[in-house]
Amino acid sequence: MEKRVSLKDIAQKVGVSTALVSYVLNNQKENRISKEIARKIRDTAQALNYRPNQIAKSLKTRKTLTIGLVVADIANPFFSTLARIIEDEAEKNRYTVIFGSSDETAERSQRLIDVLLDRQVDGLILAPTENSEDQIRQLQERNIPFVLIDRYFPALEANYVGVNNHEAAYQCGLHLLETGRKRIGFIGFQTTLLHLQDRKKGFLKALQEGGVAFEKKQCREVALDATHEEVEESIQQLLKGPGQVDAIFFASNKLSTIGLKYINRLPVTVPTELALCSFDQSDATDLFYAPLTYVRQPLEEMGQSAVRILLQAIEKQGPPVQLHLPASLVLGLSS
Amino acid sequence: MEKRVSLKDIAQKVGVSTALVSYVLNNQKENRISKEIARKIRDTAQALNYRPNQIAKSLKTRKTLTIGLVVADIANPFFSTLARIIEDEAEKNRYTVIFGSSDETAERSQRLIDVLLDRQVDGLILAPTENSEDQIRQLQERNIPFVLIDRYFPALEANYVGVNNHEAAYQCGLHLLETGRKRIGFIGFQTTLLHLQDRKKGFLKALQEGGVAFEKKQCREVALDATHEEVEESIQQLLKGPGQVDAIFFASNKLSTIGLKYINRLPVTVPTELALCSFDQSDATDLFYAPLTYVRQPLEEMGQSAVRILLQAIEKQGPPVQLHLPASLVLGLSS
DNA sequence: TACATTTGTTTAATCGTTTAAACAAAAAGC
DNA sequence: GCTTTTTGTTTAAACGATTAAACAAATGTA
Repeated sequence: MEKRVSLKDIAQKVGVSTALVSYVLNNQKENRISKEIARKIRDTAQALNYRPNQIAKSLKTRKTLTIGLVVADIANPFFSTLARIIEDEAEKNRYTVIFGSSDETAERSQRLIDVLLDRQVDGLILAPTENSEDQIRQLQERNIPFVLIDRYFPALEANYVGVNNHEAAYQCGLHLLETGRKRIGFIGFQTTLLHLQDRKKGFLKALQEGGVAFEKKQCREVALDATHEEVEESIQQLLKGPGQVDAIFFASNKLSTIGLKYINRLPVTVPTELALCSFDQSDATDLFYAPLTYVRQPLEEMGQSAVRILLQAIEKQGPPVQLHLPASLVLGLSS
Repeated sequence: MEKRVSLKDIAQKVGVSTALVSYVLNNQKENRISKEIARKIRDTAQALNYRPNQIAKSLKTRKTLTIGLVVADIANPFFSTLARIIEDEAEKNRYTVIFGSSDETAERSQRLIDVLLDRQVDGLILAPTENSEDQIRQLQERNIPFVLIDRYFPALEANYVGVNNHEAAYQCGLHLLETGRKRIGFIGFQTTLLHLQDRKKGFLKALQEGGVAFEKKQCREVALDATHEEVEESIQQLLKGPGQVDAIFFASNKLSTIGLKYINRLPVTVPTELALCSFDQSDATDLFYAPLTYVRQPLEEMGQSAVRILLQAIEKQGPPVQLHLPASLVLGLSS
């Protein structure tokens, strides 16, 4: 790499101190500095193509204008879409984003947080993993500005942006009942993550209120890192007679994406024989021959709010902001 | 934010100089330092939960252990999948990734490159935009380590990792001919980006060699930032009789994703009435009722190679490495 | 003329590390 | 017992910026 031009270089060339150069280029003490010299400094800065070393600047100012983003997996469209929105909103505020994927494990999450803090990010946006509550609490104790996104811990009074998972899933359940489904299957995750448990609870509440029978075997839960095969196996179980289901609710985009690919290959017709409904939109839900009824999360608003709340928190301490945004049910042809 | 523990704090607590602490914690001069003191230093570092300030470290060592990643759009699954692979490979080498989306414009690309360099990234992985050749050339002149990915400029002797677009598209064309298609349509981009032009050329070469007639109107090209409507309009044109096509090749995942959603709504049957083939896999190609025949890019190898080549380049200058990986045709039910 | 104020600029410390060089004390060599 | 070497540690400069404080010269005031 070539040697970069520093303040010192400009100072030498113009024949002044580095302090003066710094003042001029940062537009400080404007009323004190002679126009003549200021112009000269600006000109040579331009001529030498000077760009301040942000590392040095950060060391001194203790601000990096950088935010760390920890998602479960940047390859998951839910998170990459969110990442793009966060990137754009950050850029509007002259911030840069460093990201990492936790892979849903607390160890990777902790490692990422450490790396990001070592790099002195000004704040964090986190989709926390299972068993990471202590990590988050530590951030709190250390007064590090952060915002949780998508997932939350009720015991923690922390900034949070997400949707009302319970309510949205409840609406899904209601909808399936209203359209006459009698035996409804659920495919979700076996997890301690509350936002996912909420989806299950909300959905089951609707069924319960609707007075339909709901056996345990109608509720399948796979691991967060489940393979295609495991999800397919679950669907298979649900569709196996006697007592096969006439509707399936997928609790996430990952599940519906895998599920739809599988159902596509089965000799079952949607929605006549089987109704479908998914939490989250995706190319898969759109493209299925009977485009899916799904819960739409307001990603744009989630990402933008997360950034804004974080920047607020960076600027000054304040009470935590918790945003439970409404998620809407979008009706498709699958139910 | 809380005050972080510095070398100085440890030094004071133990009663030694910061230099000694630095040596110990970096495992330098091991044969010189007394075991006793070393242990004490390590213990207090642990006790105080010391974490080095990477910003300060970087300023001194002139290395940030950071690589900048510029893609067209992190929300595009092609790039987000690549990003995840790059992230993992970087992490294996203790590097962190900072990313940005260029949105296919040279201005944003330049701005991103500037921001990343201001932050002193050790190197860059870039999916360059149209008209960014000068930017790239500048990087070269400044001896900044970088690797182009996905796209390239033949006039530039730069590190590059991508696939043989011409050959892969050619194979696609051959395949459609072999399966008996006579009037074949192409949907691509109106662009100066060579990797996309290559796809067109390769594809047309196959048709030409096959001796099938190919009228200009069978070749539709949309803008890189084309809307759904524009893509749909192109398809509509291709399918309009007389002289309607019996096969369509999509030159990218974005085009096939939009295209499939549209074709899904049309009263046309794939593959009997219409064969389809796409460059790149996606959830859409998998999920289409007749899973698509597509060109599979070896993303894993691309991402990993890009990182490895970059790290090589960071370590020491060397001749450029240009990797044109083979992309394979995966046969589906759509052709 | 003497003193106070304003103007324009420099000095020097600092952020948290790294690292070459200096140094004092102990050990070895002769 | 004197010199040389080794051992263990410290000093101090540096990375590239920021910024309070100092300062000299010019200008204003009485």
